[in-house]
Amino acid sequence: MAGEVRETRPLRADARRNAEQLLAAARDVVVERGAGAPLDEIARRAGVGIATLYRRFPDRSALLRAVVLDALERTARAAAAALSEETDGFAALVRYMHAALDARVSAVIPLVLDILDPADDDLQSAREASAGLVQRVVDEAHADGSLPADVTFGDIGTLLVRLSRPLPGPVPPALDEELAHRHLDLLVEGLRPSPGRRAPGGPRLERADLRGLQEEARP
Amino acid sequence: MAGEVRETRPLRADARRNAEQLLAAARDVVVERGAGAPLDEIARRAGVGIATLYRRFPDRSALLRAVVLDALERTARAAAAALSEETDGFAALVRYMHAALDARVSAVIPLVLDILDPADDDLQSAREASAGLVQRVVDEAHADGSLPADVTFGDIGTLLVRLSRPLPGPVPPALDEELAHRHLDLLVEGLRPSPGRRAPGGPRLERADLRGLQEEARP
DNA sequence: CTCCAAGCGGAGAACGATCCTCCGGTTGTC
DNA sequence: GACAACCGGAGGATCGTTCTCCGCTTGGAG
Repeated sequence: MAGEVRETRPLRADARRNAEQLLAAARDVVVERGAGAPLDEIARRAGVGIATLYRRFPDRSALLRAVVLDALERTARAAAAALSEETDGFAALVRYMHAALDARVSAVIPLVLDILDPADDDLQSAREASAGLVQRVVDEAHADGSLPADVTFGDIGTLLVRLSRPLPGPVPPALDEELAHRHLDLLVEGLRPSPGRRAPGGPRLERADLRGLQEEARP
Repeated sequence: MAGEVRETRPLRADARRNAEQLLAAARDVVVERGAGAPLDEIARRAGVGIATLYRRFPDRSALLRAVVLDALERTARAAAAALSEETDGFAALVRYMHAALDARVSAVIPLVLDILDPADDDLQSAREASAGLVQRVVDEAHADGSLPADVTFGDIGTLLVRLSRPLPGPVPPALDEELAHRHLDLLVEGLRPSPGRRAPGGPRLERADLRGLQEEARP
């Protein structure tokens, strides 16, 4: 599991289980309520006392850091699997996108990333590794001709954010998840090259542009 | 302007201007931070003292009610314009969707609707009028054959919610808006009927299903 | 131009939510 | 079976939000 606080003697079995549940609960609650979500609620959702949360993660940013590391690791794994197990570039992209959706990964990262220390080496390298693999998925689909050149890395990333965030309002989680995949299905048909396809307007953001936005936002 | 608090003597010019700015600010802030957003921030964003907000809207729900009425009115107008000024059903749908995006309308409604009094007649009829017009836009595109039958009213509505919400993280508002329209362009290509098109999986939600969700959520 | 009712802004007390520690009790592991 | 590791939850400290009160400003009628 990513983002362990210390690498001392292994945790007792129950403690390790609790830490995992905390991480999962933190991911869900942050996705639903933002980076400032009450820690009490995370603990409750994990089925654990608030003290256990503080024992494992000394403060909010330690917890969020662990959540992000875990998320980045999951995206990276999904991208690597898509690259190695699919032959068609477009199929790999679609597979990656569905997997990213399942991991609720794209929703949590932008919510949390600007709270964390940008100089943190572990974070930077996890980010680099993950983004690099996704870039390769996109590049191979471009090379293939199976993804139009006017659909960029930035589009894939930001579209995943839109699809990953839960819908506001009274939508039960199970339905929400089904709908997200359905909407991805619909969208994917629009990404496919086809004879009468109209090019999208607006900015074609590349990976560097996204990075640039983030650096700009830090004074 | 929709949702006026009272219909007494007309407000002084500056007061009216302030009320409009408050409504716009409330819409934006609620979209960004949810229905519980601090009222101070709304006042600040409107360039107005907090007392002015309370003077015009006695409490949070009065303000939110006005925001929702305004939003519903805008969607209705957009749908009516699309119906009357476009001949092709698909073109009308696309036009409606872009207009709805501009009005940030779909984002605000689900965030706020479950806080308001479901027995409020003005709300109910505005809701009915607005949803009815959008339903007609969808129906005509279906009748046309220009929108596949497996794309439902619920899809259009929930997709608009996804596209309308601002992206989390350091995305400047202007860029965010451009991106939303770009993503709608991409999506729309997937909604268009085409020879090799794959049908989407998942639940086909109709208008009644959405209504049903909301009623379920009220105990 | 004058005047005043209508409107305004912002300070700050009251309130509620969240944080985070402390300690008596429970449980995994050797 | 014993003990170290771990747990839960109560509650004081802290922080953010709400909403009122009052002295100042301003639009617009005459």
